[in-house]
Amino acid sequence: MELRITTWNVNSVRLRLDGAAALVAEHAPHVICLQETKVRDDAFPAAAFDALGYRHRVLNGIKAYNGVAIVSRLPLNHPGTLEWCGRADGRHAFATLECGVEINNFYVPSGGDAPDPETNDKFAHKLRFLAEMTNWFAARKAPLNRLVLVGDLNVAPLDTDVWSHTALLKVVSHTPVEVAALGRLRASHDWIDAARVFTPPEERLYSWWSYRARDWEASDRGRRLDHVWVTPALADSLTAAEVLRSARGWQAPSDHVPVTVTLEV
DNA sequence: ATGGTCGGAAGCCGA
Repeated sequence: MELRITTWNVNSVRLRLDGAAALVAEHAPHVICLQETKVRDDAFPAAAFDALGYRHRVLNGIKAYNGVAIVSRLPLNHPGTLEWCGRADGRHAFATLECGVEINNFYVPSGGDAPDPETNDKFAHKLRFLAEMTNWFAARKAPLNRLVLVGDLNVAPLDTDVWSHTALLKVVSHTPVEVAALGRLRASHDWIDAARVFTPPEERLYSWWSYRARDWEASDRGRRLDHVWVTPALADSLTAAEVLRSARGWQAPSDHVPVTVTLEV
């Protein structure tokens, strides 16, 4: 069967219900992984997702900040959430589909402004978070694992993942220390960067554009912060990966757009 | 070099 999984940082799920319907019309995902839902689980807009056909859910929301959710048309087995860096701050949810594919949805800390872990606690937290993820996946590594890791990883690793490599070398999201940390995470389970299988690394590819731009499309100062990764056991199953760039131009857009990976499982 | 805009909360903080 075909399996489509979308990751989307919504920046408030309650404000993106029209966008969610548009996403379903465009990509028809079986599973949607949301970040920055910014809502407690008891206030999650469950009815709206029921109406769209996503009746299975794993919620890990907190008031006002962060928050992740997995909503699915397919049953979600062994659902759960984990705390990272000792904080219950709504950054991870996981579940396994009946086909055996395990989905992990992450919202990695943004990291604040100064790319210096000595002076900026948020940046130190980001690096610790990526290191914890790395150790966790390395400890679970097995050749037959069919895992999917998606989310807002808040790092744009390639030169072509940002509008200007040189301009962003000292900007949090593209600094060498973060890119190296993300590289270690990728090596932790030999993860395959699905979007870069279908869009060559020479080609620019973004999933986020700042709200502060006068004209996001004209300036096109984007970054690829949102990722879909699969383990080697799923390499032969990959059939597509697509960034829904047009979503940035929707009414009341998130600053991130959905990214969808398609697998034949 | 700077400030630009969102969202959620509550009279700023995080992105």
